[in-house]
Amino acid sequence: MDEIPARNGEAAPQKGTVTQRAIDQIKALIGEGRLEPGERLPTERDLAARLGISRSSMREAIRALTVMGVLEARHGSGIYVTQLEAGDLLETFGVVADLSRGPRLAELLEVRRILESTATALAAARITPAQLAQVEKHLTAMNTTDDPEEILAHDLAFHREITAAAGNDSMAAILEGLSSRTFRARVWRAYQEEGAFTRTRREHAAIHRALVAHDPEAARAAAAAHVGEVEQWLRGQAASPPSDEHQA
Amino acid sequence: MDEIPARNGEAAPQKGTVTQRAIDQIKALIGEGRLEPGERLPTERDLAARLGISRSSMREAIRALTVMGVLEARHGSGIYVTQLEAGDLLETFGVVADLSRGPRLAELLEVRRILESTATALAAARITPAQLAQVEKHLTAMNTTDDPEEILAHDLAFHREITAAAGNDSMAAILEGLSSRTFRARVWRAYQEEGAFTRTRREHAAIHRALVAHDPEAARAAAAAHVGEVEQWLRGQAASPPSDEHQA
DNA sequence: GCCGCATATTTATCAGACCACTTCCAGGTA
DNA sequence: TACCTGGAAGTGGTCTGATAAATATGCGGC
Repeated sequence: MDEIPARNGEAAPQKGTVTQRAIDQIKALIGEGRLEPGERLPTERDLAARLGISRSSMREAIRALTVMGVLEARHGSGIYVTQLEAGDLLETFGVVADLSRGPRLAELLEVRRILESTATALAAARITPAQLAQVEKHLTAMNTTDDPEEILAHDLAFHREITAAAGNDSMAAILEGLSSRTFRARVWRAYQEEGAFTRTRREHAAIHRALVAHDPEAARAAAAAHVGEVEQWLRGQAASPPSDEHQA
Repeated sequence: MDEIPARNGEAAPQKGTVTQRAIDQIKALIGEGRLEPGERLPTERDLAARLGISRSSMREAIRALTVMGVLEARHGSGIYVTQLEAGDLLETFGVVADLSRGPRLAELLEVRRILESTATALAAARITPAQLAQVEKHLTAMNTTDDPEEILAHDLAFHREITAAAGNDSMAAILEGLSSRTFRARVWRAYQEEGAFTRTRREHAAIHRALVAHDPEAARAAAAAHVGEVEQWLRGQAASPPSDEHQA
């Protein structure tokens, strides 16, 4: 990394909080390519001194960029720029899903339906035998157990394998966030009580069949129908009053 | 908000950093509905005392949740839970787009193509005369000026109006984030490639025509082609070496 | 009833200290 | 020579206390 111009004295621009400015400056350094993925930053103390702010403020800036998945702090070692991979950066997407309620849940599910149907279609065209084997593994595992936790885990893995086969890591990361564990668990809990279990199994089978046949359009339709089922159910739930702490 | 159990003495769980724990706990409070949107939190000092950590650590946690769009700190007033609207929470999506390079940029553009084509199709079915008038306003404004900055602004607004008309705020927020960097790339393209302006104009006209006709499928095709143009150009750029600081 | 000002509250920032963990190298050992 | 071991230096993690800046509140005066 090049040297950061140490702001010796001179009139301060003074817009926004100093922490926000620090966040923007570090972000800019990465955006301009002056900080490469994996590269180590100067120490907190150095950075604070160079930007003319206290270490506390600099730490807040670093923490902010850390939760965004841009930086990674290793205790005793230093602060590093992450590989800036889709998974790191879009991790906060899961937080959004977790905190969303009511109508927004339905909106996010609609986004998921659109993306997942396309991803499944792409997967149908590109999936390799090895990947298909993985998909089948989770499919059978899902159908041979009664433990809800295990079913949920294999359900997630089933869709994850498929989206991974689509070849778009960013899309996979977004879908991962939209299918976060708590998100699904919330929806699932009540949903499967209505005997939708066998229907889900049938839908999964349809998706699998389309993948085996390498039929993108069939895959798209099957995936859209699968997510659409939950979506419609959720929209219906939103109208009726909630039963527990996770209201609609 | 209810009282937070003050952890008097007792063995500390001690997993992860105290700041991360604080972040999770506040997030959980909101997730469980014990903190409502718009509600004011206790003071930094109170929160720190209740969770048994220092004010510095608590401030880092608050800052992290602030940049995520979950909390909002007002100097001299207090800390409040945001309305948790899609725009607030998905703002970081723009950061992702800004920091993405090379192949990932193409991936994100593919996501945008999928979502925007669907959003435009939805808009074609639902758009109101008033909304359509707004779209037309930006369309004509875009075609009657030569200032690149102004063109860019109206171009953004053009698409924003359309995605808003689709009726899915979450999708609109995601597309908003996926657009900033993208549009800059297109401006760059306009600088280099001759005839890109007229082609863009023709594509916009096609989208507008589909909206007026309330023809979802035509709208979908036009939007997909529009974004696809940029997408293809970008994939081509990725192959050849970059020329300036905004490399592919 | 309404306005203006002093005061209290609260966030923003700074400074300095100590602890926990990692890294690295000098010195000893086999 | 090769290995390992121990400690010192470096660095992030946390805490404490203090000051500045912005906001909220309540009181007195009109």
